[in-house]
Amino acid sequence: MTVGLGRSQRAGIRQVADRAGVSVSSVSRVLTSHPDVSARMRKRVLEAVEQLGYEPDWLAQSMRRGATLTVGFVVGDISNPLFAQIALGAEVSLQREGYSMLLANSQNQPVLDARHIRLFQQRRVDGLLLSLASENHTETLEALAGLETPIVLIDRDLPPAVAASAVLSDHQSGMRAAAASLIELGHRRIGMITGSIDLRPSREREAALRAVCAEHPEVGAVVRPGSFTAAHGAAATAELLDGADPPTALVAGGNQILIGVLRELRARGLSVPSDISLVSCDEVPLSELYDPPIATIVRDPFRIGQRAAELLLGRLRGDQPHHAVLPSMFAPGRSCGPPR
Amino acid sequence: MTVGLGRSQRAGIRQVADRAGVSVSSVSRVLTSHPDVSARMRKRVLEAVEQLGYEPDWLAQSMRRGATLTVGFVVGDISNPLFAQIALGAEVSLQREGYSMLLANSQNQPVLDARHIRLFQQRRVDGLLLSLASENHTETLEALAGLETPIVLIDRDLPPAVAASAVLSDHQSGMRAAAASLIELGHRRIGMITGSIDLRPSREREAALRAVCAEHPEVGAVVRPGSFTAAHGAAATAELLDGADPPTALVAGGNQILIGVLRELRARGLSVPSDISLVSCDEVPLSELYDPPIATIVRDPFRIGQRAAELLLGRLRGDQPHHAVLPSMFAPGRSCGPPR
DNA sequence: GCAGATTCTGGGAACGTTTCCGGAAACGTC
DNA sequence: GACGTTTCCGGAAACGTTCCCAGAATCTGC
Repeated sequence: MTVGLGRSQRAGIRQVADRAGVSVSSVSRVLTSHPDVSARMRKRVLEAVEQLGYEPDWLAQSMRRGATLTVGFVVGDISNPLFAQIALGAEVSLQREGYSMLLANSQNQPVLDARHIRLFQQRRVDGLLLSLASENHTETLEALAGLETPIVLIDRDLPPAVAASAVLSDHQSGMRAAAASLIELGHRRIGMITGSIDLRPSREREAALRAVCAEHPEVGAVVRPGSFTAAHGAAATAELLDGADPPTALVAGGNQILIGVLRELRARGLSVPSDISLVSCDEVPLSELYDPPIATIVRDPFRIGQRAAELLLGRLRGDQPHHAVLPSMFAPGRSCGPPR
Repeated sequence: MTVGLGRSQRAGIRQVADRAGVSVSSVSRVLTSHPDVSARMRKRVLEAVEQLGYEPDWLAQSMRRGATLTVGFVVGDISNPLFAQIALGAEVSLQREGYSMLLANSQNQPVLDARHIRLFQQRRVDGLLLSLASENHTETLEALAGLETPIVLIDRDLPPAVAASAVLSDHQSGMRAAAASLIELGHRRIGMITGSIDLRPSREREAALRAVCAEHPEVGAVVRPGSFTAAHGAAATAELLDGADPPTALVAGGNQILIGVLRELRARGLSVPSDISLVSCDEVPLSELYDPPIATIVRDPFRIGQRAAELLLGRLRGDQPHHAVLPSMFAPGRSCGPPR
């Protein structure tokens, strides 16, 4: 361990060179393990490095090499456990390959999406992981249009003009299984509360539900898109239950929406599944430990993050943009029963 | 909007200067809003900037200025909602002041803490936000010892040798209130399951519980430290319940521990609070929506993150290191009742 | 119309690396 | 011992900014 006694400034490659009595370029060669370097030289340089506690300056390296070993992650809200797990999966994978991750919360405001994309571009990130707040914000699309840095979208559809990789969840298969299960139980009117319609997950789930209903003419679906928030979950639940011909089963399209739904059901003193059946999307501790355990359309968010990182690393190695599809599955639970 | 038609390379300040027919330094002055610049000059430069779609290179700027406008956040596991909320609070506050946040998960391995600290230092971050996996890891302390960059610890106690700011939760007041409430209900034997003993939250909570018990000689406490995981929560619950003189009330020292506790209680068919009373730490949706709602020692994680960012920004402006203490409060819930 | 102050501008040295290039030294071959 | 290779090393030009410094231009007061 080197104690920083006399030196007030941190040592540069220059100091190392002086100390070792060699040229700056030789030090650089040793440290980048260039082949043209003698054993004696290597030894001297490494000694000087050790003595001075030298560590190369990342800024200078990045500037010179043109790569920052940094990727930016733009996410609506990291405090949402779904995104937190995705972020974890991605960060751990990137970290293993020497990359660091810059995190920016857009607080679900498309305008911040765009701003952060530009900021990261200026910061010279080598790649971008995007979980956008909206797929249709022009400013965001403009910011993306001119980009030469590799992009990986997380469960988003963008016009093919932006040449991006993507890791997509196959929401439809899970949703179809869930709907089929409800219909099997006897439900004829299914309510679905979901987030913004210009976000892929909402669209896919709705499409799947409608497709299943189309196969069963006796079944009707009523969909309430809005936002992925507890407030919307509660409000939409109230609307559906107070409406004419209220559904006998409810699908909550996200962990925050689920919270709102449960709050509203509790406020009304309704019990699951005897009064109403319930299906949620994306597993959280609450789903498992609620009584009864909540039937859930599950996927593996950690794996999504991993896969996104892999796609990005691939592109950084020169691969072409690629779309990866990850499965979703219906995990039945006692929150579903026959309609009353 | 500037379309990148002919230019394959992104424009540098040099190109802007040529285009505007002025010197490089003048362009720099305009863009850094230096006072010594005429209106005509500003106009010409800004036009050129607009035409070329020029954006300053952050690497070069950082290198020259000696500041990166970046802070590093080392956290055990961002997928834990507590830390995710802290991260959100911090990132939003930092973002507002123009700082970006590098995120690194240490996966609760002290050795990764140390590695990330060194990595961030090399990356020239302007400051560090640390939620360490251990307070006693020598490698980490060594890495911290020589640091000149401002540090803010999040709910951690480190030897005063490291001159760090810290935002600390006052766990004790909440814990004392919870214990008092349990005793008031008639409990005489209180079990507590918590994380690693060389982490401040565990120590503080245990100290508070023991202090309260000391005031009530008829009450005994049995504490099971371990790790902040569901696995430990379940195992410790089983141990306590199978032991001699099992507790009639349980305190779960974290949201993951709570999950384990609830799993074990469910597996045993025990119901809350008639068979056993339950208190948890740090609010999660599960606490609110569980039936019965779980009494919880709450704090405001978003605020913790905000405060950490404020402390760091303060230090970056030249303030001295400072300790901030944030409250915790006991929020009673129907998960507590008289012992059977 | 001139001295001195003020406003503005350009040149160029830094920041800390990497890497190209040319040359010196060592080596083997005839 | 001349010569071509190979191995190793140092010099110096980049990378894209900021900022000090000196000098030019304009202004002010008389």
